[in-house]
Amino acid sequence: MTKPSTRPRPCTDPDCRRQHSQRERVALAESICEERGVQMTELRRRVLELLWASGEPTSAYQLIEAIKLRDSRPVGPPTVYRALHFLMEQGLVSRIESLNAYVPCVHPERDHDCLFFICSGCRTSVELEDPRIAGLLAEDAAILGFVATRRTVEVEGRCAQCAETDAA
Amino acid sequence: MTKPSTRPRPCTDPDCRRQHSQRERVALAESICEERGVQMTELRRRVLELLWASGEPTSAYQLIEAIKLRDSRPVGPPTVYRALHFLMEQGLVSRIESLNAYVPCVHPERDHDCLFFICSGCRTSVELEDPRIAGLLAEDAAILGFVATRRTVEVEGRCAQCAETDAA
DNA sequence: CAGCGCAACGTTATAACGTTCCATTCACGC
DNA sequence: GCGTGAATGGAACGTTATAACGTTGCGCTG
Repeated sequence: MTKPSTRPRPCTDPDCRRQHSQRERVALAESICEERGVQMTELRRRVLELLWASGEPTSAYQLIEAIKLRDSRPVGPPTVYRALHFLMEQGLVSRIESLNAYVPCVHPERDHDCLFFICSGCRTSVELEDPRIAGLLAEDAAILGFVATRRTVEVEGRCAQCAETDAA
Repeated sequence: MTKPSTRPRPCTDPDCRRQHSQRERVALAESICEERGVQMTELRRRVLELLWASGEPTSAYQLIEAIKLRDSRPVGPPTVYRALHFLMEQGLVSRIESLNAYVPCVHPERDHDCLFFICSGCRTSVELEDPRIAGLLAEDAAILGFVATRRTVEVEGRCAQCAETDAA
């Protein structure tokens, strides 16, 4: 049905964070927006690019600072927060509640519940999908008669590399 | 082994939030502190009492306000935050990351990973233990070589009662 | 092209949440 | 009493987020 497309295609590797360029990430996001009939504006793209470039959970105010420095144009908090809200609505960005910070989503094309492992050493975070956990949460919610709208699952600790460094 | 104790005993019912008075809750907390050789001071007890009295996740600044009103004594943010940190260390209180708010723990005597269901209608939160979820998180962490120190699992939505009201 | 509607963005102020730093008090063993 | 460490008090500050309101740009209609 769909014509052989030249636009970016989603990857299927569960641990593919390092396997795609930031350019590819942003291009995929743009094609998703186009498909949905929503606008990936200059500002929104800029914010998403900065999040991919950062490599770690980034606060709204760090983004404000980065835009001021790199684009020589000052933006206010509401401007950046609006862009973040849009990107979150579209599943392109997630908020890490325990850090008050934001990360780009690895698989925006999939409607997933993510799970974050956040390293207190190198400040990186790893996004994971585990449908079993989503299933158990749904089960527990059902027992309570609870209608879930949003799930937050975050694990803080030390990544393999930092844990090794600690031991040494 | 242990002598027949007169101090409060933990309850074993998983949904016992409404089955004990605030007084019993605080008395249990005190006995736990005594056992551990840490001090349940006046201020710390006051904060814990207020959290139990509130019935919903409560922000640090609401606690400051409540102490000012009810005890006619002004306390600064650092004072309340210190008490909250202490209570969290002792497992007597948990922080709800997605609300920047605090709740008293139902089963402080058990070293548990809790799971919160937070209703956006009546603002209440329900604490649950689900060892299966804790197990899966541990499993996923192990695969990543990740050493976990803290878990945050929060589900936002509508409780049974509010969902029913919505439907009507 | 004038006028309109609408989405996005800009600007200022302020609310809400949390910490640093330093001084003071209090409990407790000596 | 007296030193010592834990706990508290309080001012100032830092960080995160939103409210309120105005402006810009762009497509549509007449």
